[in-house]
Amino acid sequence: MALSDRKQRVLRAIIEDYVATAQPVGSATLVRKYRLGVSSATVRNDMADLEGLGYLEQPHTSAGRIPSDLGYRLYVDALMRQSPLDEVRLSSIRAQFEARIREIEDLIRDTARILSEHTNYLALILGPKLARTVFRTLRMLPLSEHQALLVLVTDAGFIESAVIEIPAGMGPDQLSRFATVVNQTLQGKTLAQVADGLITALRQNLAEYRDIMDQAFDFFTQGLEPGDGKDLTVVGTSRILGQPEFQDANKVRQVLQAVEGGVALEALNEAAEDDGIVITIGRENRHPAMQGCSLVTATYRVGGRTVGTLGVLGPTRMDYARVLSVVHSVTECLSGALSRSVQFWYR
Amino acid sequence: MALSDRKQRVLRAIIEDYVATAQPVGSATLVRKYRLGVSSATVRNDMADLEGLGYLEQPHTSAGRIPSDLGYRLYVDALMRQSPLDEVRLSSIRAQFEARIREIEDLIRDTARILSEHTNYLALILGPKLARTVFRTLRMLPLSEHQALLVLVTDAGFIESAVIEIPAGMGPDQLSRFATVVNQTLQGKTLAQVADGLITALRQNLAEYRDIMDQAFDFFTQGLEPGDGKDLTVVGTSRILGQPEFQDANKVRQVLQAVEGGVALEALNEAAEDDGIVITIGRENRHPAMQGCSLVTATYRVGGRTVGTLGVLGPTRMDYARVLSVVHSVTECLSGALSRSVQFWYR
DNA sequence: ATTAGCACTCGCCGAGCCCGAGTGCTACCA
DNA sequence: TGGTAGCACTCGGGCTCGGCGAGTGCTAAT
Repeated sequence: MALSDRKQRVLRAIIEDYVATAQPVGSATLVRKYRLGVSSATVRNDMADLEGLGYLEQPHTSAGRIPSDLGYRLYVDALMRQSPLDEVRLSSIRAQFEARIREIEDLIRDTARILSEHTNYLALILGPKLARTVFRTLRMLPLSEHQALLVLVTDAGFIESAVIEIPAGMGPDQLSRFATVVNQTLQGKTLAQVADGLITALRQNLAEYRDIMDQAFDFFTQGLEPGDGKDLTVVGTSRILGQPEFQDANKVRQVLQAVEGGVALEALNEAAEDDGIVITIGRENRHPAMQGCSLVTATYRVGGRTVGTLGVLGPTRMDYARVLSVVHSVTECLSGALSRSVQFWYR
Repeated sequence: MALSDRKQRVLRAIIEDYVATAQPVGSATLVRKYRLGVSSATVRNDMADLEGLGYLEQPHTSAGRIPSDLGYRLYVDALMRQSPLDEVRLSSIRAQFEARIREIEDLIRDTARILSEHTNYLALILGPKLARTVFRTLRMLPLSEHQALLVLVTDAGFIESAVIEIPAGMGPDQLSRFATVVNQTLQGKTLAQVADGLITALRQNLAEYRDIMDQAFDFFTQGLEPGDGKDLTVVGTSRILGQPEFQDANKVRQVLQAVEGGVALEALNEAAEDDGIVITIGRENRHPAMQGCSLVTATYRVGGRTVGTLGVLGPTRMDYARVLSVVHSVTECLSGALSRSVQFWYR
């Protein structure tokens, strides 16, 4: 049976009040603050029903109610009024992305900062996944007799480079011939395919270039592996320390340890499977330390292709409406900024 | 007047006990634990004297004593027995640096992690300062008709790159001529000199290459400016949350905000002026939020030239002996690792 | 100069208490 | 039948108060 209209309003009011105050909310306060047009007794009955249905909880008998995870879930799925980010905030976000064209690393870091600033929670960003992009070209730039810079360019405009050692006795023309073969073979393949076997095949075919191939092999696989957390950017620790639920240093520590320990990485990767925004509420998180938290993740794109994931981690009592709009706007801006530099690239 | 031998021993014992337990230490505990060979009454007298001299404080009348900032200062300057890092720890640190040759970014991040792991405090690292290195060569790698990769190589083996736009009508030969002129002019100059005026001069001389010069100019100046905190790596937030003095979320927040706000950057830069290890204790820190903290900083080198700074931030009640040895070993290892890749480079 | 002894101080901790916000229930009303 | 008013009851938070004990400073003795 669907919830009566009034019960929905009551539930929504409770959640929004609790999100704002972090205090259990009682029937009297509710009618006073939210002009529900009925008496507190009526609301009390509704609250009792809602509790029976599992949408509310009582921390103890004589306190008000707080939303349960299920309550939040219903809220984000059905009750929430998407607050369309106020103009000031939106244009401030836009402005921050309109600055000069930056290195991707800087862009990621700035994005994290913006995300955290506008939500007051912890911002997480996973750098662009090279594996999802397509090999465009591999260049060699001789730096000295013994060394060269290997430059990998992908179709999303990402550039990775590494210094390699030129095997003794390998001349410049051999070097460029090597590059030509590699380029011809890998042209148009996704880097995932490259890592998946192509490179091994190539390695066998180019047995004569064994030494240099090994280095290129390392370079490719290294750039592609999920990354032991090193491309996860985390910003806003000091911000969540301001949240009432994180006044206890121990709780924060557990959460941060989990995040540093790769739990966040895992969660983001998982969320990356679906495009669009994914919300994970409280106990829905697998890791115990995160069960007092909610995570809102989204994927960002370059020219239509999903390449990375970002997220906001905060207490379960999270301002979902706000976070959703911020995450939405920020992913759009980031995707835009990245795509623009690619467009610039293809022009 | 110099402190009597016994008073020194008493002070040292108090500091070491307080560092270990975070509890005010009383006369009885002291004689019991540290076999001072005198009675508690004697120690009480000594403690009263030490308090009079400003080395100790009483949180309240009927509690034990705790060291004052001045006490810690005397301790690190004169009383401390440098504990020569136990073998296990030392070899564990060494081992962590012996892994594969890595990108500098990764190396920095790993170093921060190691530093924090072995001290249990917050680790701060400022990336290598390009300004302190010498221009070696600038290369151009055409990527498409309209774009090229600009690669700057310095004598410390650092490589920076950026994509630039090739002005319409500029052919490959013009491009390489441009590079040649730049190389000839900047050869052997420190990047600080380059930024200081050389580049402006060059810009005037190469008026014909105005468009591309502007981009190169941006590239140089951007890589050289102190960096708005973006090359400051901070690791170990969850670790300091375990320290008793940081159980109060608010205090931690203030400290972290200060760190994120650039205070740490400033402090590290300041410390970078002296080579070697610098210790700043409690109130000696300028920023109010940091006055409950101590900062141990050191500079690291590449082939004899100081290029960057790192530090450990913890509560004033810090295990100075341990931190000093760890910081010492880690800077040595980091300098070694960096220099090795340069040596590799020059070979 | 050192020590034993002793009176005194004062923060911590638990017990007991009150207050008030909030509930559930019952009786009543439209 | 759904909404309302009233009322007794619950229970956590915050208060005070007193005892405990670690630690001090002082004095007198060695």
